[in-house]
Amino acid sequence: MIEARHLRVLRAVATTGSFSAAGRELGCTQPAVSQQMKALEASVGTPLLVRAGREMRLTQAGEALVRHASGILAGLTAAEEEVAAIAGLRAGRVRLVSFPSGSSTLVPTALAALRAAHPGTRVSLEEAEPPRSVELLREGDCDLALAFRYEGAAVAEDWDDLVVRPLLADRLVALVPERHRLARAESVAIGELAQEPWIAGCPRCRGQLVQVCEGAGFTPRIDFATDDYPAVVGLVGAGLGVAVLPQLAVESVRPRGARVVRLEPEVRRQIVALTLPDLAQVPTVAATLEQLARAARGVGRS
Amino acid sequence: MIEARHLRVLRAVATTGSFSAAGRELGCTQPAVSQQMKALEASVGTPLLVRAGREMRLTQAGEALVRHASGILAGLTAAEEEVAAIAGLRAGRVRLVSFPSGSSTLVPTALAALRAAHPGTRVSLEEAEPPRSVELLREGDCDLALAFRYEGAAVAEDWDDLVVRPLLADRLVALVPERHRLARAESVAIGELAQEPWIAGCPRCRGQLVQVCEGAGFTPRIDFATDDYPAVVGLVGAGLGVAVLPQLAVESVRPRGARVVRLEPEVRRQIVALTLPDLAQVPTVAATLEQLARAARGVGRS
DNA sequence: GCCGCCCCCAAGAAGCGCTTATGCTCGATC
DNA sequence: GATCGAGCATAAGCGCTTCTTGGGGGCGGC
Repeated sequence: MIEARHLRVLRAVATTGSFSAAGRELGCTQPAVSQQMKALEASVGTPLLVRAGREMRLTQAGEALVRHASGILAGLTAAEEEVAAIAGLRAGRVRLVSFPSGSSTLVPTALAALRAAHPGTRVSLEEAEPPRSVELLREGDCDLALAFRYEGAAVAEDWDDLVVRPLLADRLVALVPERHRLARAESVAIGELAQEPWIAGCPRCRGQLVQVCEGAGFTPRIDFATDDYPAVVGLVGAGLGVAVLPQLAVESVRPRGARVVRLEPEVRRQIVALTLPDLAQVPTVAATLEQLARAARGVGRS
Repeated sequence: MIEARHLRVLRAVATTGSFSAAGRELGCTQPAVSQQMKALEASVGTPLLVRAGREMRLTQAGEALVRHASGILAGLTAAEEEVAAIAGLRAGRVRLVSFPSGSSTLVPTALAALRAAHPGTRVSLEEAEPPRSVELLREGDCDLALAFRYEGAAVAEDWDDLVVRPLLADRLVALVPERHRLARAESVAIGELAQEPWIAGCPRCRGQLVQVCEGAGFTPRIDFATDDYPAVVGLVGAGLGVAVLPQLAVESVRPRGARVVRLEPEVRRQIVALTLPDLAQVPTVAATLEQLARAARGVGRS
């Protein structure tokens, strides 16, 4: 087996014409060069260099090897370059999955910052929510998943084998029509909305809503359900019912005809980034994760 | 510095999908594979493989490396192939230099045998005699030189740094016109030809002739000098003088009108092959040398 | 004739790579 | 739900490789 290191040395010897000069060029001693050349000759089974007086000449086999060396070493260098570009965030792609419309502020901010910091990187964005997003992660179809979990949820997801990075604690707020009796209230307890018609969000949020309401002693009467947050806001604004939404979801929607009222006691969902332990070491993934965390801090502060 | 060995292992891991299988394919243990992959990841500074549950997936950097690997490894294999062909005498060239017309039997026999044994090898043949041929050797313009030296010559060549392989001891014979008084003699002493007109060979042979004659107490009267042996024979055959020639040179010429008489005391020249110590290790050179020696044994036997 | 350059050789020390042995995780099976 | 098999990680031990240092010899230039 010819080693690339040997080819590098052979080429240096061929160009400089001496072992000593090659050693200087490669940053090692002359005996090291001499030994490597001996090893290479032994491994190919034929002399490669002829010591004729002072000068060092290549044999035909040596010439053949040097001829191939440039291509091989160029290939190695190209490979190193490409990998270094990925490692150095000058290239590389991240496949990001986020829950639908949940990341309307976080993701754009993070991706904008990522692009500004590392213009060579590319991000693909898809929408899915757990458990689908976790499945995508585990099957290798994405690198990073944005998800959320409700604090104190009934069934905890099995994320034990994943890297779970909390990004943001997002509190729930009540949304009531602006003519509603509680529209001007400082805050509202969920029980006070027991008799209202409800407009629910996505299936998972709906489950959480039911759980919270049952904790307060009633079962909500759900008239509408949609996972489209602007639609929920619109329905509330039209006076068709009340809703409970994550604050982050409300923030990106203009609440026409609806009012946001703080919910007491506080119910929060935690927005997290999920990835595989190994993927967390991949530079592009780590950088994206970092920008998501930074974006989350920005949202939390505002 | 990426090592080719690592690429080979990475490729095996990528194709087999597991470290254990790669180890089996490569004939080493699983920890060896594991360690090499760790070393490779460390050397490029980014993960290359993602351990997701049971299966082993490539990261983007890993894919890039595998993509380059095939080309690099193919280059290495091609280089090994080419060198192995030279080492295995399936290819390769020898640049042979021989003294003019001195090798009319030796060289053709040897080269024919070489070609028969190793059809892929190529031999280039040039004519020169020492010191020119030695110069060509030292300057790297030829690989193997056929030369000769007279035993007991006045000036010994400085062949100390060369490989000198004696091939043949070639005795000198006298050539006299067939009507000459000595034409039927069993043998002739050089002194008996003191009064004859001489036909001399090449410059070096002429020098040797003069030296031998002076050793016998006379200076030959040289009427003609040519390094063309058939011409010498022709001149003698035409009765224009006598000559002393190497037996080998006479053998390849039909002695029309001339007779060969053994010379006493015996004067011999030694035909040798010369090469550089390092070049003697080159398979093609060694093989050619061997065939020359074998051809010489054949000539000596006949 | 001396000096400098360059190569080879030998010995010692450091580093590297492989193997064996062991523990752990995961997935399939009963 | 427990067991079993497969596969990876880790650690220890060993041998090999490879480097450096130091010394010797040869060749060319001043």
